[in-house]
Formats: sequence, C-alpha cells, structure tokens
Amino acid sequence: MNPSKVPDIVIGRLPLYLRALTQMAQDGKEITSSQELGGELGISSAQIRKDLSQFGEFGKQGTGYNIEFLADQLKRILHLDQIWDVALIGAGDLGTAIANYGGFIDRGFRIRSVYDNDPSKIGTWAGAYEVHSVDQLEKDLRDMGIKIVMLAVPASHAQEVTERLIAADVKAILCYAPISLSVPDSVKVQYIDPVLHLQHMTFYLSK
Amino acid sequence: MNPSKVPDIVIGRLPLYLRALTQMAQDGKEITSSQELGGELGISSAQIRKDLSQFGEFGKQGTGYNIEFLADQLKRILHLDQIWDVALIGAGDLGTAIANYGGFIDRGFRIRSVYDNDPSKIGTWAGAYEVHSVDQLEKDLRDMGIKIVMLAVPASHAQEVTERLIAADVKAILCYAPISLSVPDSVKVQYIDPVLHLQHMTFYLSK
DNA sequence: CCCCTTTGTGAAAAATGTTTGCAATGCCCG
DNA sequence: CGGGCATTGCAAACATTTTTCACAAAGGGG
Repeated sequence: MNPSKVPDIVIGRLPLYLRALTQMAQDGKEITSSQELGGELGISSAQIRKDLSQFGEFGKQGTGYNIEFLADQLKRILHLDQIWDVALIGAGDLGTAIANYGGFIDRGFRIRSVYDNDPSKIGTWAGAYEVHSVDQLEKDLRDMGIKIVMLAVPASHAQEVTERLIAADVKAILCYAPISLSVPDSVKVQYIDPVLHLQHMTFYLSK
Repeated sequence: MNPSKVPDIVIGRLPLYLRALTQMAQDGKEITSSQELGGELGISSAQIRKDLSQFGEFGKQGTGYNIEFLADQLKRILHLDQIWDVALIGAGDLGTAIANYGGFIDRGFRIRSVYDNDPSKIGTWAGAYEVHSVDQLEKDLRDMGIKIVMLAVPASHAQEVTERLIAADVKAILCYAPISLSVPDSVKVQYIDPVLHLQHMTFYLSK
C-alpha cells in the first residue's frame, strides 16, 4: 500500500497496537482478536481491522491474529525491523532522565550519542553516555548517519539547534521543548509537552 | 458554551494556542492575528477563528486579538485561572526528572506531594520534594483534595496504582507508563510514551 | 456437517477540516 | 473627518477524513 495514501492518524495507532501485542506476547498469549485488542486499548474492533487492512491481510477468519506474526508485520510496516540510532541533545535533568531510561532498546531505538552546549558538562556522564560538545554536531551526526534526534534543550535554544539538525540531514525530531519548531516538510517532528496534556484535562475538571 | 458540545480535538488545541500566546507575550508583543498565530503553529487562520468562536468573541475586527486578553480567556476556559495541585507517584529516574522540571508552575500546576513504594526512597528528596510512602496514599490525596496525578511508575504497577487513585477520587491521570490504563469514564487519562512518537516517525523514514 | 467465531471490506454515517463570501468593525493616514 | 485597508465572526457549502455498520466468506471444533 502506498504510504502516502494512509492517513497519518492510522500510522499513529500502529505503535499502540504493537505495544499491546508485545505486552500480550510477554504474557504468553499466542492468539488475539481485533475485539480483544480493541478492548485493551479502548478502540473499536472494526477500526483495528480497518487500519490493518490498509497494509494487507494478517488474520484468519474465525480465529483471529497470531500475535507474534502480527507484531512482526507491524514492525516491518513501521520500519522497526532494525535498530535505529538516535542522538540526544541536552544533558540537563530531562536529558539525563532520558539517557537513563531503559525502555528504548527493546522497542527499536538505541541512544548513540549525547550532546550539550555547557562546557562544564562535556566529558561528564549522563547515565551510560559521555556528554559531547555540540561543536562538531553536524559532522558527528552525518558521520554516524543519525536520522533521529531527541531534543531536550531549553525552548530558547530549540529552534537554533533544530536548524543545525536539519543541516546535518536529520529527518525526525522528538522535541521536548514547549514550542513549535519550524522545519521543512521533509523533516518529521513530534512533540512531548506534559503540560499540554494536563491543560487538556483540566478543561473537564471543575473546582 | 456547553462543554460537551465542543469536540475534544478542539479542546486539545487550546493549550497549544495558549502556549504560543504566552510566548508572544514574553516577547513583548501585545496584538496578534489569527493568521500570525496560525503561521506560528502550522494551523489555518480559519480554523483558529472557528475554534475560538466556540467559546465567544475575543478579537477586534481590523485589529486582531489582544494577546494578554485572549490568553486570559483561554486560561479561564481551560480552568487554568487557578493553580492545580498535582501529586507525583514514582520517584525513580523519570519521577525525579519530573520533580526537577521547573515548567509546571508558570502554566498552572504545582507539585504538591511525591510518592514511591520503595522503602529505601521514603524520606529522601526528589528535587524539592520529600518522598512519601504510598501506605496512606488514598487518605493523603483525599485530604489534600488532589484531583490530578502524574503517574511515573513501572508499567507493571501502573494499573494497580491507578485503582488506588480512582478510590482516592482522582479525576485526571497523566500516565508515563507504556500501557493503556483501564478507568471509568469519569476519569480522564492522557499518556506520554516517547517511543510511540519515535515509532510513528520511523514509518516515514527509510534506511 | 453444523455452529460459532472472526476477518476483511464496501457502504453509510458522522465528524472534522477547508474554502468562500461578506457584513461589521476599527485603525491608519492623508 | 473620511476613505482605504485589514481582520474578525459567521454562515453556508464543500471536501476530506474517520468511524461505524452490516454481512459474506472462511476457519475450526465437535
């Protein structure tokens, strides 16, 4: 199926399905159904079937889906049949927490290198990673062929770093700073801003 | 305007507008237009006007929007015309990073109390907060009237803690664990899972 | 072979987003 | 003071996306 024809929102649900399937596999299950999977995630079974049908036929009528097989297919679709090297920019509290997070490698990502612009941090360690200067950032990233970056720098520096990332041919940025980055269409950006989520929920609260 | 009539997706954009407006205000600007705001965020001016029109009339024809006024109105709509007390459950690497994050208070949230179930952590400090035992969690949260919790515990414990939060009358949970929580409709949940975002982007990458 | 389950899918329905047009309004400048 | 210009708020029409529905086809168990 032509990737450009599949709605982005569908793509966004695939990792969710993969996460649930992985959990099921760890629990020792071998087979599931769209209904069970949907129940787990709060999504209708029809929508799951529809989403999957965009990419092929993965189930057996009357039986359901083989969990391992479907997970493998989703990994292939999402290009997770490989480990992606990722760079982390920013070794403050947040960057250090990210560096210490052990949940990346099992799900397809490996932190390859950590950077900061604070001279006093260069050479220190953020978890298992030595902190490097950003002086050679573009060259470093190019040499390592890194296409994905986690950006954990203050909002005031995020756009300027982003421009260097674009120059380094980075194609995907996960931005933790609470701002909107300006990038060309060829670069994908996703944002993580916990406050946005909190503010979304307070709308429904009263006090 | 009846809250139940406004699409949730619209509500989700309001914090984004508020964030951009706050940034503009900090830059010393006083006036903006739907066009400028949309350019900043990658959203059409018509959509911004339409979203805002769900709640009232906030702009001046020919002029645009007074940034401070519109920001105040958005805060009111989102119930951010007050500071919300929040509890943080989990004082591991992630919890500690959250505790050290200074970006909450300016945007309407104050961490009131931090909890962990590890006896060796009780009494230690996570940033400026003393770590408390979860023994009295329900009573503590009720006594403090806490309705919002940030959940930074391992996935394996998240559901069981969630059930205690529900019992404590918590109404909003920001879950950092990579699982889907099961909660009644009266409880709002939002998720933060960085890997989900990374996996979403790898779909568009090739290697 | 019959019954039960579940998939895959076309069609319908609902939700969301975009475009267009325009009256009303307010500012700026001559 | 008045005309020109910009922008909002709004409605209507339209387009697109997303979700839901319904059911034929297929698999498996007894």
